[in-house]
Amino acid sequence: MGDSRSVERFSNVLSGVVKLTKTLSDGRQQIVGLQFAPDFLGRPFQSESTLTAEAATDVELCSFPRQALERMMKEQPNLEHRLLEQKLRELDQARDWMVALGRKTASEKIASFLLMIVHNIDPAAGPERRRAAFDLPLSRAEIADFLGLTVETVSRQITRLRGENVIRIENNRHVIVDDIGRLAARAGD
Amino acid sequence: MGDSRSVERFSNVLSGVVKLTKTLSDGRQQIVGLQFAPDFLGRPFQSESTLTAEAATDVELCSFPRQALERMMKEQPNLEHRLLEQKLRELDQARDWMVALGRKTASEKIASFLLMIVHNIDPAAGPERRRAAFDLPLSRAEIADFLGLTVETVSRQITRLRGENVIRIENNRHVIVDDIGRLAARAGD
DNA sequence: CGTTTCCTTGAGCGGTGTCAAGCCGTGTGG
DNA sequence: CCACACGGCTTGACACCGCTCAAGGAAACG
Repeated sequence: MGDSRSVERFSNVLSGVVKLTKTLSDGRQQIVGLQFAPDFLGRPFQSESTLTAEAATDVELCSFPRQALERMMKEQPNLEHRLLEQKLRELDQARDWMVALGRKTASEKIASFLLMIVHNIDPAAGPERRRAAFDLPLSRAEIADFLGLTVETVSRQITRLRGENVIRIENNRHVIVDDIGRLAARAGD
Repeated sequence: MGDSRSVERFSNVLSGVVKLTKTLSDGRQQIVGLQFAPDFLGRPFQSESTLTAEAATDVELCSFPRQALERMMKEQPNLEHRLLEQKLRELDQARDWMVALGRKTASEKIASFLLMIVHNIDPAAGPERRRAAFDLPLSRAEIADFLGLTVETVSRQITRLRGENVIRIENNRHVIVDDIGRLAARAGD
């Protein structure tokens, strides 16, 4: 799991998952975004404020300096347009998570998180699968930071979902969902 | 306070405050954004998913249909660029709130909210004022929906801030902050 | 085999939600 | 003018969800 790096550069995520985190002065942390392939990574026109980008899994990046991007955008309006569309998607996602963070219970948060992974981990797959299996890209502690919970609560809720046969788990990281509908029913939307 | 309306149109907020809300099927609500003058309002390239825009105060809008905007953007790359910059700002704000929603305590949320209003209600004012006075653009219930709390908790925390002489309140809506620094010290950042 | 890291599980506590009552300002109708 | 209802806000009593603290298991690695 790589370390963080300045976001004075821009990158395309070719494979893997990158997490964007914010930290309060006393150490409390919140993950404010996850970027999957083939997302764009970086914040043009401004230093990245207090945002830290960190690899969550092994990651392949295609990276280049900020100035190169801003020059390319001036020459290719199409590029700026695609960037806008991606940022609009990120904004939609951020707002969906705000609902989860502010209004969902712990178990709804976990279910929503698992669903979100299902939908992102393999974007090619059709939207109406019944089953899914995948490796969690985040540790329990990272899931907690993503959902605004503690590690213990994350662990207990996952155990609960497993006890109710909504998911199965192998090796702490591999998740099997036999009926995505049953999982979705617990996401609270 | 006006009603909601479809966001098939686009608008500039000329004055007042517009709230963007999301609602779960069982009625739980979350405000996912506040737009102050002179913000842009609307979501190009896609129907607005499950987002509702609603006036929080009296509002003046300059509104026009979606197609007009998308046509104008093709002709004026500069317009698309300004739109991108605004959406990047909105994304930064959304991520700041995610930290508040996920990791801050009730009283820190209230302090952060009041600070945010101070900074937005009068964008012209310099960043280093000591005092501020303003009308809250939201009711207690709306503040609760914004911060992921209940009305009762909002009320209690505001009472607490008042008891500690961090703020004064007149007529339930008018807030006076004598020392913004003391308020900021309670925001938890 | 010890150490470390991650995860799970238990016990108890506390912050925030829930439920209920009452206050205050405003509007409405007699 | 008063009586009353109504909505927004506050306050209190209590319950519960999720946090804290603590212990121990499981897998990876030296």
